[in-house]
Amino acid sequence: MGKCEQCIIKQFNALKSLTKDELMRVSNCKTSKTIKKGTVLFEEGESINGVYCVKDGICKLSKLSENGKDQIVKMVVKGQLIGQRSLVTDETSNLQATALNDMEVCFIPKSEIVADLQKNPKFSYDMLQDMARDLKEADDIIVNMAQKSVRQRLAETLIYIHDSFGKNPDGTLSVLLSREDFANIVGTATESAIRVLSQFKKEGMISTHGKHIKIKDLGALQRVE
Amino acid sequence: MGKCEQCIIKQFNALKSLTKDELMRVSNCKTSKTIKKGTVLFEEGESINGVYCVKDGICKLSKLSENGKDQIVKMVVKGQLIGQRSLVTDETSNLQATALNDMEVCFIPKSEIVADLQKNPKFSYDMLQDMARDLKEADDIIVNMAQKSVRQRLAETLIYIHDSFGKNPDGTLSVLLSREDFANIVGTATESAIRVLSQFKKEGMISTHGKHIKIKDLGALQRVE
DNA sequence: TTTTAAATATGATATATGTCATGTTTTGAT
DNA sequence: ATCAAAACATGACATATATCATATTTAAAA
Repeated sequence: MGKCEQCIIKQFNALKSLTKDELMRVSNCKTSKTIKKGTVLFEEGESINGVYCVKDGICKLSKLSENGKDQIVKMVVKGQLIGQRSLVTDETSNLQATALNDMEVCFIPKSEIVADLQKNPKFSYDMLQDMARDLKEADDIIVNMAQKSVRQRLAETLIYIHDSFGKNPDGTLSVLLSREDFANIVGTATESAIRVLSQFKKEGMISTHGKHIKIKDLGALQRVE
Repeated sequence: MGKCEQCIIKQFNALKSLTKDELMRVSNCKTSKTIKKGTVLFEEGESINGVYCVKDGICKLSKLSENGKDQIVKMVVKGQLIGQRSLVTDETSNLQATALNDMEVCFIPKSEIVADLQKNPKFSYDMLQDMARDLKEADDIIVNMAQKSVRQRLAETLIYIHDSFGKNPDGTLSVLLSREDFANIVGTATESAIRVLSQFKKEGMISTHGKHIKIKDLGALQRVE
């Protein structure tokens, strides 16, 4: 099992600010897991009691709404942490985490790391910065949900995935999402998401082969009103 | 000018975790302001470079969307801080703050307080907890925006204001909002907000005299589907 | 108080999106 | 390779909400 001290993934998150000693301790208590695509890491209402550090793969954080739909609130990729909130509250998770492809994660128990938040100000400052960024993104999503059309939101989602998660050698988006996932990000009916994607295809902005989507005219997508 | 050491407002936010020495220093550099209803504290894109501690009154945090509408993302009341994000990023504000009634606030410059985040772990831990709560609330709003009807969202907004900000002796909600404000919280057209409120009135769930709204049947509002 | 502008209210209509039905394609398991 | 189930696609229609128009009421200013 790898050692946190030597793991390069931590560069991308707040764990980089732990001291060597702290990292060694964390390393001894962490557990590594391989998680298969589609597996639920944790559910809404579950006590997480720790953070996951994503070494590889992508997962979605979603929340079930009363009408039975699963709203995707955030996507988390390699390098990021999941469950920071559980470190500073005793509440259960308000979100469900589901692997979108095969993942490698390390789980660090709250009991081992929460003391470091109290002692290592650099670490907690980094954590604060991460949360501040999440908060800003959440604000943007609220505004988009409230003020933009499904067509606009879907165009922006495609651009977001393109810019944030990259593409395969053949030019297709590297994150494979079902049409239902797209609908659950955008907050619309699955049929509507399908229709809009078909429309984008018809208009030449994207091409599709099954779940594989290639952006053919980024500029046009950005101009979608 | 009051002294932070003796101010009871700080009980309600992270400033309570500053030491006496830190508070005295803050007290010396803070500025108190009276802000009239309708005044903009700061605009989107402005560098805030500090936090506001709300001693009295209420303000809205909103973000202008491209279609010209102002989406209200959060309301801040007595006891809460505004602008925490500015302490941990060098970015300008992503939100505009506008007083909803006459306010008393104290402004603490970033330069004076950011060092305390680095030195006082209890303070930064409190800050983290506040942001974690904000983040959870933002997630909930996203889900509501995406999955619930205007009618439901407006009912929930009324309940939220009732529960969080209280009511006057005569039973009316103590926060006075225009119909446009309601629309901007819910993310709908002003006419739609007016229509739904009229409907609630017709159904006996609320009564109105101008901007003054009284909740007459909380249970019914909670049951709105 | 009188006057004027802003806010509220409501109808008529347009439009976006949801829902239901049905067929087709893709995917995964045997 | 075959089959069943899931995912995708599309039409028809229902519904929620936006938009535009126009009164009416309320609040602010002179």
